[in-house]
Amino acid sequence: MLLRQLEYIVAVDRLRNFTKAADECCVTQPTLSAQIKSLENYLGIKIFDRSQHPVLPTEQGKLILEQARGIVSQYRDLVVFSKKLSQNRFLRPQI
Amino acid sequence: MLLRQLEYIVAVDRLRNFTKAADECCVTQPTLSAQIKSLENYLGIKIFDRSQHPVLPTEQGKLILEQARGIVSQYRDLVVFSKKLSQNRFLRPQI
DNA sequence: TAAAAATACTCCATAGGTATTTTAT
DNA sequence: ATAAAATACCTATGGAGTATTTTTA
Repeated sequence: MLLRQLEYIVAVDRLRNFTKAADECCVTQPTLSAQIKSLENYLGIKIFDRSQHPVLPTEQGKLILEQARGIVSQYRDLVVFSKKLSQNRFLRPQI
Repeated sequence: MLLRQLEYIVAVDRLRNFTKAADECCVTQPTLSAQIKSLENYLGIKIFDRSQHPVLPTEQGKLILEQARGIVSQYRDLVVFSKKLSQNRFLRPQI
């Protein structure tokens, strides 16, 4: 499982549209579709119902999405935090 | 950045040894070394001080590790949760 | 001098892309 | 008729491996 896949489902959940979510994530629609399918297979859970537009999360998908949002959010915090950290000369490693 | 890389640094932090951490993560030592190096480059932060054995996290590394443990823990929860979910027939998608 | 990490490659699995078809509105 | 998702196929990046060479204790 990849962090990117979690970002993809979080984006689709917010935008209710694979194509727009793909744009926002800077990948193509087939790539995002394939990755979400791969994640669904890995977890053994259908996250989105594509049988109507706009796409909607399944009941199981909603539960997965809650946790995915938490992980994605913590991951983004870590990236932002490390950027600040790497620019803070007072915490630079003492060589 | 990959979830696996976060698992690698969490394992090294606990075992204080790249080789043992690699074993625990079911990869070779060079693979684990390369991935941790790749993560350090991506974040712009030296996470471990290898200049003495056992290896120790740097001050910056300690801060990264706190957050990494949180993400890895949430990720594992998600995997366990989804396994249960996919076996619970009462929450199976209604087709 | 023995254990541990780094380096130098090689390989291949898969994330991602393009083109196209199928499915919903 | 049109927007949106799926499918088929291809490419290439980088995760992982083996062999070997530095390092550190």
